[in-house]
Amino acid sequence: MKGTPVTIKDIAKALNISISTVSRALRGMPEIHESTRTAVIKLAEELDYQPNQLAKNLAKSRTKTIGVIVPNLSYYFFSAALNSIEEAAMQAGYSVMVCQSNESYLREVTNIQNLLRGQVEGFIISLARDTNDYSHIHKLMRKEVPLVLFDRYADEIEATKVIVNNKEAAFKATEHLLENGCKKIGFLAGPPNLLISTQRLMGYKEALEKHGIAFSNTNVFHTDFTQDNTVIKTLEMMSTLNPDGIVAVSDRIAFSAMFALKQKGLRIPEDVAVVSFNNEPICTLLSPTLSSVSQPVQEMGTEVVRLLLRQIENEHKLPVETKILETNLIVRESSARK
Amino acid sequence: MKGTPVTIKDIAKALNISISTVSRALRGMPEIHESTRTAVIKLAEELDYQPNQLAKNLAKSRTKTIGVIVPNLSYYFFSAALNSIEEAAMQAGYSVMVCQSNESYLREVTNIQNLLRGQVEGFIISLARDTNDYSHIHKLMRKEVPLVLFDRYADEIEATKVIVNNKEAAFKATEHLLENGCKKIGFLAGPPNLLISTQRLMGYKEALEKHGIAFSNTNVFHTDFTQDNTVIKTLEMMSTLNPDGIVAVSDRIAFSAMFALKQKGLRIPEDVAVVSFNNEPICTLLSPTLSSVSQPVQEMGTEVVRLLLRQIENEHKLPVETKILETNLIVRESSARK
DNA sequence: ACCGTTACCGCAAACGGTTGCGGTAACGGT
DNA sequence: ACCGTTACCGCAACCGTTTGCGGTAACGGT
Repeated sequence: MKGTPVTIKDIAKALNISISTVSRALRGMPEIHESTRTAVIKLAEELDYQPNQLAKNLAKSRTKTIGVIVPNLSYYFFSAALNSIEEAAMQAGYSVMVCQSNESYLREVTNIQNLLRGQVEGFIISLARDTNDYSHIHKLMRKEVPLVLFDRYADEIEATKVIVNNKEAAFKATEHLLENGCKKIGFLAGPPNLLISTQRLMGYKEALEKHGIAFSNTNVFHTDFTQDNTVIKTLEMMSTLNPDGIVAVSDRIAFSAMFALKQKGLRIPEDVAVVSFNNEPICTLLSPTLSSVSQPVQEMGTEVVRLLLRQIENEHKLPVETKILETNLIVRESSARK
Repeated sequence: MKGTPVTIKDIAKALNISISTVSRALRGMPEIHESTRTAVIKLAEELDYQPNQLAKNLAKSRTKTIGVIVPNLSYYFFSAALNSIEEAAMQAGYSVMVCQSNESYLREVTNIQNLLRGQVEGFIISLARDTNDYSHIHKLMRKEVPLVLFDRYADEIEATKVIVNNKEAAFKATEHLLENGCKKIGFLAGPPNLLISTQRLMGYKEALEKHGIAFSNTNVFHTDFTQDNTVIKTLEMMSTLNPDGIVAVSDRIAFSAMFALKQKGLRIPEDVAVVSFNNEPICTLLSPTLSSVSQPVQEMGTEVVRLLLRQIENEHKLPVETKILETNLIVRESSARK
């Protein structure tokens, strides 16, 4: 660090007053005389005094900062949620520290520890793909650290969360394909441990059964979320199942699936209709445009912050709460069979 | 904050030793007896002592944290760069605080201030689209705060930076189209104030001139980087210029342009060939696959951190340095005319 | 026994800012 | 004049951790 930063000591010395007076003047405390306050503020501006947030936080034993951990910031959903979270937190006078786990459990553990040491007052977390062991989350909860999960959670974790009804959303998506004439529908899932994928799979299953179609595990193909693996799994599905409809667990999966279908010379939606989840902006730029379940990501971010701040600002332990937001199937060309 | 966190005071009291001994034992200082050290570490683990990073940083007058500000984390390029930056920083024992400006100048100013107050030791910044006034950056430089710009920079800022040769990259992309038979090539630019767009435009211009084709400003269409605006501008270009080739300033622009072309019933690349920049993973999933200039984003992140840490760890002011990385045109279906 | 050296700590101050409480001067009421 | 109240500060301790320096006991050499 070059050049010594200006501190309240410098201002106090220059004005021949105490540092507590400088501190109080800068915070507009009423017991400080107007002329003193004016002089302090004027000099602070001249010297470009910038408060040391570390010191302030330590002295007040409070940071007013929340930690946010998401699997990957390049996913539209998480990036958009983060924007919403940042906005809501800023409105409430809180700062946000952002970490991504890169779908790694170990990274998630490290991030939590670093954020805790940084004295964040609470956590907003969406679980990484590799997370199977929840002891790091349980430890947070034992310490009664404020926590809200969103989007990706686990049944083993009894924490407050903001989610969408994945089962219902998948039910609707699948039913949409069935109503559009699809007879055989495959499901492109994420990794088997990922609850969000499992729930969408259940909704798919229920829709089949409601329409008198027998569900079989051979209709389900698990991907690891990467492009290459998804292309392979799609080709495998076309080879073994040959469906006329595909429910993909997310847009990113669907992008790869559609690519694979086209490589195979299949027309979308005439030969195979496709519907997926997340409604990324690029869905409207594909050819054909992609039908996708839209999640209220803005509302999710706002709600997540609200619930977390309620925990932080409340001295007593609050009951665990689950907030379920509605989804909306956006029908586009990829599933418009007729 | 529920439950009072364990501090070294608790450990000192329990073992009837001083807090300085606890501190030294935890840091493995040689002057502390082995038995003392063992007892301290054992108790710290039992009590799950977690050091208060704020206090540590304040006491050492050092955070070993760098601030990173990018325009938008959902852009593949910045997200990938961040991954690389985080990795390099971690290897060097530094933490990273991440902010996004959402392409807003004001947000960029606020982010810089907050990070400074948080006592970051240096900055890695890629300028926001709206940034026209560089006084906030000049102020950083006057304070001799370590700074490295990457990707998006400005000629008005005499700071160390890591960039690619945008002119040469665009020259190659344009030449590629010309060599593939394109006679009339349009340029889909970003906002006029964005240097990165201007430089790519210059390379485009020089390639035209090298091949004896007169450059005209009517070949250039500026977008604001949004999907809707880009679709409109593309249609406008097709209407007024009717080119058989398009150089798009980035993949995101190209996605929208390709969509617009398809909507208009044009074939890519038979009627209009397309080439762009950034080589996002999704380029390989489009139909046709998109030709795109690849930037060594991994290397960029590593280099940016190396240059910044050199500034931070060096007491003397270092000369300004510009590191230019090579690009690579990845030819795919969208420009494969023959 | 005496003295020099070393091991092993503890005290106190530092980091930059916040805050409780008490001191003092001024003012107004009696 | 005296006393109660209020305005306006300053002192000192705090936050959690680090670090310079000095104190003391033990040990070994003379």
